[in-house]
Amino acid sequence: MKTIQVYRCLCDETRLRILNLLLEGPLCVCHLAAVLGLEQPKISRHLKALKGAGAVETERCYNWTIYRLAARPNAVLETNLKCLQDMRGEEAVFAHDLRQRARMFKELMAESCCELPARLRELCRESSQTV
Amino acid sequence: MKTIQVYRCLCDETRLRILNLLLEGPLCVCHLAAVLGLEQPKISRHLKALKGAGAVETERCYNWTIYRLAARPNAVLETNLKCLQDMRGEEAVFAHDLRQRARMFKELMAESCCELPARLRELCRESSQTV
DNA sequence: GACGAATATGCGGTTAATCGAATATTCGTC
DNA sequence: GACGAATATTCGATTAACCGCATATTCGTC
Repeated sequence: MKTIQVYRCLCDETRLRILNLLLEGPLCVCHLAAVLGLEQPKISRHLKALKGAGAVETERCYNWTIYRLAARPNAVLETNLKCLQDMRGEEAVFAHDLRQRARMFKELMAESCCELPARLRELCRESSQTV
Repeated sequence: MKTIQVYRCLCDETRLRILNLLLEGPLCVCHLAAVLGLEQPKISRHLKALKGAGAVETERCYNWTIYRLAARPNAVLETNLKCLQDMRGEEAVFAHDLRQRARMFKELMAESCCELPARLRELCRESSQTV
């Protein structure tokens, strides 16, 4: 049952925190790890689980892998992403992560050393239309 | 995080099947077990998990324990119960269980040997108003 | 093709979930 | 208070999830 796989994804705090961040826009692994304050291998493994359940999609950008929410999530997933968005206020972790993200994103955008910021900016523009 | 506990509940097929049945109305343990074709201790254990997550409530009726959906489920749970209802058509198990339930319920109602049928009928009438 | 940054995977250990089978509890009846 | 029906719990075993740590892979640069 595909649905169960989705629920299995959602019953881990780290994965919920990742989804919470991706609701704001795409991010690559290293920035997810930095924002969440967790080890990179841990993030990678959770991202793999999320991808396996069809929750996220990836795109290579040089040696970064950019993760974003799936463009066509199944019904259950879509519903729960909306739930997550509504729930942000009630959970301090989510709010905290979003603040961290905002700060880190600002820094990243200020750097013009590589092409990642440009691509992320593009993706953000796209996703803010669909979400 | 309370939400995670809810998701943990939802990522087991047996529990989803139980919730699917309870969406139609309250049932006691032995009938749940019979309809699902599973052992009674297994059902009891899953019901305990559901109760722990605030998904179901109980009521004693002689030596039966009647289980029903929680009157005030939290937001995430409520949303996913609606999802479950929408999803019934797509999952053969759910449809099959509902047919089994209908048949068994009809038989049970025909019996006038005990007070269980009467109470169940009452509860069904109530719940069909709220749901 | 060697190097470094970013990402992914393998491995061993620990904890949590689930199960079947047996047993305990609860409650009404006699 | 003994009995039986319905339900709940305990036990040991198996499986799955998660983690930290180390290592492998990928890809662009020099």
